Amino acid sequence: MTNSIQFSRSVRKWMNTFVHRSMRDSARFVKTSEISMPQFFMLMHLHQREHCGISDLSEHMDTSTAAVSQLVDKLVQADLLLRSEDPNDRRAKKVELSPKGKTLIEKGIEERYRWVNEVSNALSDEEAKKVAEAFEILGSAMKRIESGK
Amino acid sequence: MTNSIQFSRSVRKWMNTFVHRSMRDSARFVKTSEISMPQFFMLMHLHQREHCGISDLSEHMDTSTAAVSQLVDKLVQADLLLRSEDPNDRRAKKVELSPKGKTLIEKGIEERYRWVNEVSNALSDEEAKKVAEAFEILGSAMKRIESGK
DNA sequence: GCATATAGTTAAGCACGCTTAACTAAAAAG
DNA sequence: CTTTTTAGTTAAGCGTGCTTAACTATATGC
Repeated sequence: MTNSIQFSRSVRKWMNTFVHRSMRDSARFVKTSEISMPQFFMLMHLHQREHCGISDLSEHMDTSTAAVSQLVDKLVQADLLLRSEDPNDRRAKKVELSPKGKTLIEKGIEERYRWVNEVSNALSDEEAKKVAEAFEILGSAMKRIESGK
Repeated sequence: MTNSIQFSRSVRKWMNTFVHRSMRDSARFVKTSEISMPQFFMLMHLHQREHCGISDLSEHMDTSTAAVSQLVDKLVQADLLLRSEDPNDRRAKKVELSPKGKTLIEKGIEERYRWVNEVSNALSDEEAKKVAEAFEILGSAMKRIESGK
């Protein structure tokens, strides 16, 4: 609590540039691939969530279910998504990445991390260890928050 | 070098969720503001760069100068950008954030960090210190790379 | 079992950003 | 001084995603 100001300063500055870079890299990736920004956004979400219903996606993307339905349609036609019926509720659909979609999105992530690797290579062994530890801490803190909700 | 695998694992996992979240938060912010995603992208860039020419923006955004010119036009009309003549080269324009644009974008950044603050609050003092140190390390590594180019 | 709610689809219409192409104006090159 | 290059603007046309509204089909409540 008391050290949160000092904490913020160093964390924020780094994150600003990180987000800035990753936004730019994402935009570049989207342009070289045959997908649009909203499509990329959807694929990214499904890469994290494994599978989703249309309404879940609609909520996450903050658009109507109609819009999502149409977008999913295109991505299914492009063989980047799979859309199947939910056996428990036949109204609902289960949307997930196709193998092709998965490799595409992982390639995108890989590209985004080229820069992270550069930074990583600029670290001494000792520094890298400290950084790795910090991210472990952040990871478990994140879990605590999520489970606490 | 040898620890780069272990390094990657912890760093990447956290960054995936971080990027994922910041993408979602950015999208939300864009929707509540009266701007579009490309406009946000442009404003964000100018928040980092202070000022730019049209061609600079074109290169960064990977679009034609015509597109940039049109986009800038809208943002100037919305009073989010200022466009003035470069005194050294009267063909060129100097584009920068207006006060209104600056406060808007800073509000957006602030919102994105609400989650970071949550995580930060979930850390013990000792943990926070380690994390802050790690980001200092990353920050200086980043500088080394940039200056080395 | 009938009414209502929920999940998703389809179609029409609109706004937006992007591209190409033609253009103006200033700087650089010869 | 003339030619060419560079910086940016403008306009037409296109594709895309989004919204609203009407619709189908399954599930739930009384």
